[in-house]
Amino acid sequence: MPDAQESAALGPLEGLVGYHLRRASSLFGADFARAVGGMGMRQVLFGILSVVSANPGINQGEAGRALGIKRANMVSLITELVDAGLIDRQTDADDRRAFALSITAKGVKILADCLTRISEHEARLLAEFDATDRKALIGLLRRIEALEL
Amino acid sequence: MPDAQESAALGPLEGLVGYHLRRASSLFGADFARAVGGMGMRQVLFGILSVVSANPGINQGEAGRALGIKRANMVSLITELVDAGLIDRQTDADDRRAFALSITAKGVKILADCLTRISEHEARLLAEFDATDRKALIGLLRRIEALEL
DNA sequence: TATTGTTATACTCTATAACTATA
DNA sequence: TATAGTTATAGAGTATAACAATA
Repeated sequence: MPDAQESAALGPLEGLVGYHLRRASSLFGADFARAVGGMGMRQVLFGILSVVSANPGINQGEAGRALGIKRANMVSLITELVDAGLIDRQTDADDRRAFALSITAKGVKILADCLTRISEHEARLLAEFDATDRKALIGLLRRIEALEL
Repeated sequence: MPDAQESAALGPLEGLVGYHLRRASSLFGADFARAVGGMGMRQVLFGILSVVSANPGINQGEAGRALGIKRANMVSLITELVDAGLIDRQTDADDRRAFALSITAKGVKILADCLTRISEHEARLLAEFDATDRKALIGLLRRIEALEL
């Protein structure tokens, strides 16, 4: 049997929540990539697609704010999604500075497809986490997200 | 009174653990930067310093493996720490391919200083999380880290 | 033949500052 | 004067492939 190699001690790092969040997030990120492998989808893009889907007509700034993405960085991300035919970008009639974003039919399909894959992967990763564990996890993370620096 | 602006709905994203981990991790990352502001310390470097501190004589590969950092990326990171005088890099007498890393006196001081600041910041962030919450949080994250893709 | 460290390289995410056009 | 979007740019983290030295 291949012995389960002991990893080196982490030192003071072991007690820091920030470190564990980083590692756990990174693991889920790798799993995301595996789940949607070869589809050209990334976490950020999926996030934007999801927000646009839930808020038809939203503009770049609002979408970015909901996701913690800076305006300047939204530009090329939105362009990627538009070029891929997943979202539609039209000048907002009520405010000609802004764009009204909406998800396309293709976007809906891709979003659903990715969501299925990612959900399956998360289900597999969290197979040994019962309903209580999952609720606790999401609950704790939401409380962290709501914090102000 | 400044009204608490409602953020846009997240859509399907809301139910994904990976998304919440990403946001929570990012928030702690920003807090880390604030905690050690101006010291030139970063999460990755702090991690390496911590592991080297806990494992005197460890080599780059082992340290990287404990932290999920690729060998190729360890090179410049270790060089940064050596150049900053925080760790010492000497050819390992038992294996002349490898370097034996150890923390310097200055490294010990910086590590302790940073740890104090970061701990204070984490304590402030988690002020409304009681002992049970914290144990649950760290416990859940450790279980995630232990998962295999 | 496997492993340690190295170099080169590329991609992604994020951050800031300065600009335009509209409000 | 403030806001939406844009451009340019830079820093940081991470990924792969190919290589030399040593085991």
